[in-house]
Amino acid sequence: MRHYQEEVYDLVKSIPKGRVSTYGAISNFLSLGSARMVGWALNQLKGSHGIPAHRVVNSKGELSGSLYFGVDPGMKGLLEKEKIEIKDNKIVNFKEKFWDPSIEIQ
DNA sequence: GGATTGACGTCTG
DNA sequence: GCAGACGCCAATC
Repeated sequence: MRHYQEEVYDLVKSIPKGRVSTYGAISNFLSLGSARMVGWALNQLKGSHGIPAHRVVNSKGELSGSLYFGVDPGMKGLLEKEKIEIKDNKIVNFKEKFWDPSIEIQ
């Protein structure tokens, strides 16, 4: 433990503001082999590490781990702050907000 | 050291 | 399109 997390963190931090990514895209890009690894890495953040984990959602574009961000800012609130519209705990126009690391990385 | 769980994903029915 | 099952790797119980 110590390597794949770093890659995940760096990638998440590399997500542009106003954009979101998915566990599947990250796991695929990092060749982790399992989207759960991404979830694990983010779970170890425990809520504060400077990692905008709120920009990472599942393949359905829904805020799966919104409960882990704490009630103060709220994952939804953070995303709305990024000009990302949230509807029923899901990202509106998710397809447009989606940021693919393997394509738009640079 | 085996069994369970976990911010997920994909396939099949 | 929705529901259930399997897979996947790592950490925890």
